[in-house]
Amino acid sequence: MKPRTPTDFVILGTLIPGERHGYEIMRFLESALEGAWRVSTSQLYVLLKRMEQEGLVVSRSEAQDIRPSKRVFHVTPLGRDAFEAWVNRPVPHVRDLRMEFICKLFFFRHLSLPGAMKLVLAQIDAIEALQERIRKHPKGEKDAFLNLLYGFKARNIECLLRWLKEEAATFADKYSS
Amino acid sequence: MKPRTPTDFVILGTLIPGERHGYEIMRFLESALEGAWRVSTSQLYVLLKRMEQEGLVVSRSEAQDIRPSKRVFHVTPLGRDAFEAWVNRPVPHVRDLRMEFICKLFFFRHLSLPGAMKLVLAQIDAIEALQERIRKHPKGEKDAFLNLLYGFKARNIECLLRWLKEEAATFADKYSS
DNA sequence: AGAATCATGTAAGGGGTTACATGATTCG
DNA sequence: CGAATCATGTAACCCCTTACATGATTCT
Repeated sequence: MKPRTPTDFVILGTLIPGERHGYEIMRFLESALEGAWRVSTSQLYVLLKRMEQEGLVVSRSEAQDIRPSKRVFHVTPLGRDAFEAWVNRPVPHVRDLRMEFICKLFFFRHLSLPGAMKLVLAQIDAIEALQERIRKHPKGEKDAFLNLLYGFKARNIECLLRWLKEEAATFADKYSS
Repeated sequence: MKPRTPTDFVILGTLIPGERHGYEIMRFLESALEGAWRVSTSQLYVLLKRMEQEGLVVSRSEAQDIRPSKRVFHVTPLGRDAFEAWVNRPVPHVRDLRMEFICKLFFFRHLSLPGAMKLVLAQIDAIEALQERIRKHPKGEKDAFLNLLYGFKARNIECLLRWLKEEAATFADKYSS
């Protein structure tokens, strides 16, 4: 299984509750995720086609009298497994907290999935491991630029950890079955 | 003038002190920016070629007896102008602080450019404008996910502003002519 | 009358990646 | 003897974006 982009999983997630056609997926992402995850319409159809070739989704054509006919997609067991593996896996990089991790939390709530708290805790562990690696860098370095860079990283990681422990954990606790 | 990627400007910046060939640029970026900005070797040569077509740099071939011959690049006035405009312009998005903005500060120090403090202040203004837009979002919203999302953004921006005002400003103050 | 909605796509191009090719030299 | 350094590139592929095409319907 080759590595997939988060967009694939976001699309899979919107199909978990039941079948939908492309246009519906688009509108759902625009309204529910409001800027948390953007997919252009053209890219959406490209991805759906590729995901069907890879067996993550299947589609059937549905004729309509007035409107153009739709292609309705639903998730296969393979697709469902891929989504579940993704949604329970913490993101590896700090930069992915901003969007991808928050999207995962969205789906925990949207789909009433269990284990949101487990994910948050695993994510905290992952980020704390990164924090350790930054701490290893000597602080009283002669290179002022590197000090600035590591200062940024250290502060940022601290801030994100606080968010994870306070707001994300609260969210996971409240809004997940 | 079409919008360029930061990588273009980073390459231009390394050429400001004097001419260099591709391999030298590569090693400089690896050592001095240490992970703050990555360019793969293949991409570097592609970019240099395109930048020459666009008139930002010029190259001449330099034969060597033993080693393969080098192409030595230097910046044109056009390229210098483009770099200076870039380095003095605050980044428009929060996500660009992480790498691009820090790279700018690097060049202020590396090239002993004036105006680092001015950039930091302009950047603070730009980020504070974004902060205002986030503050406009109603807080006691019914949608728990949006609250989480905006909570994240608000906290993150706060943390970044603190870094800008404390560490980045100090750096700009100390290490710029 | 013009804009937005519904609905699905193709085409072109931009920016990036990894893998590969070449070929001598010097270091461990 | 094998690995790293020096030095420049090409090829294939990936993901994404914008622009464009179609064509009826409903809202303003």
